[in-house]
Amino acid sequence: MRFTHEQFRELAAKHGLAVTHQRQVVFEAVIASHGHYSPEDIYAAVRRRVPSISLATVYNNLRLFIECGLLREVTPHASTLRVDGNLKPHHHLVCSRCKAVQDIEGDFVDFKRLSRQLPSGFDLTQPLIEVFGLCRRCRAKK
Amino acid sequence: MRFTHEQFRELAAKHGLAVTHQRQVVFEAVIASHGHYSPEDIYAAVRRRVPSISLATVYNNLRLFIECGLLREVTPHASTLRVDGNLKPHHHLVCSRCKAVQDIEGDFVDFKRLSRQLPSGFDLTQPLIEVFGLCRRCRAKK
DNA sequence: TATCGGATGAGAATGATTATAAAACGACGC
DNA sequence: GCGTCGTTTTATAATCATTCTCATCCGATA
Repeated sequence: MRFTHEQFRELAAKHGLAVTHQRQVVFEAVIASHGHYSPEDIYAAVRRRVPSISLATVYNNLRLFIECGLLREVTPHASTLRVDGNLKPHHHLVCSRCKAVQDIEGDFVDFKRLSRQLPSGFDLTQPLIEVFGLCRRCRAKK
Repeated sequence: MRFTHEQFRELAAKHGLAVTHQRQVVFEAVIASHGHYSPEDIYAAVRRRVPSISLATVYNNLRLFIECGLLREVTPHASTLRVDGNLKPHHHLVCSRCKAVQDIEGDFVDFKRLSRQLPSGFDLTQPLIEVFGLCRRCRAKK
């Protein structure tokens, strides 16, 4: 998935975001990077193209993108924000020890049964499911 | 689930932990509290019984308990550690916005299908699944 | 061109967590 | 009971991610 400037312009317009050079570069950095990166990682990548950019700008825009739904947040990481540019429906496989995240696909959740267990009012319109376990490396270590 | 001193002693012995007064109080505070509490919450509760206890001790012991498997970590919370004293198999329902966690039971995951998607070596012996959505309150706000 | 609102940059502030070092504790042998 | 040794706790400093503040900048519009 390669984002052209025009595509970002469209996306931003759709969500009512002003298009700035910094936003474009930040967004492209996230999309270009496959994986689940921290703001620091993205900051480092973006600095190569916009050396004067501030870390706060990266944070601001990531938060903005997440709010608007342009990006997803990868939540379970030990106390640090990660973002995910993969907007296709997928779930996450997380190593409880090293906190590495991999995407996982497949239709392994019975949403009918799940809905029956949900408390009233809970909204699962865009369910994201994170499955925890031990990755191969961490299992070997133990 | 009410933990007596003896039960904690046994548990600690089984995991090779020395039993100290502070540990006992911290552990009981977690078990007594239904919900998913932060170290600060637990610190506040424990101080009522051991006013001189230090926050670092709470952190140290929570970490220790998690490592030993006496407690589970509730990971997805926005950048702050939560612990879960419920050791029965269950999953978590997390509000993406306010980060509230509720326990959820039910057999809604097809582990056979899930295993087929797992990369080799990934260990799911104690799978914990977290399902994200919007809780009633946050949905109402939006 | 002058104005205005939002965006950015730099650095300070905050808040959670961890590290450190000294004091206290507790089990053990004497 | 008493000193010893390793462990635990306490208090506090340090660290790290993230957010805030505010002065400046930029782009759109009148």
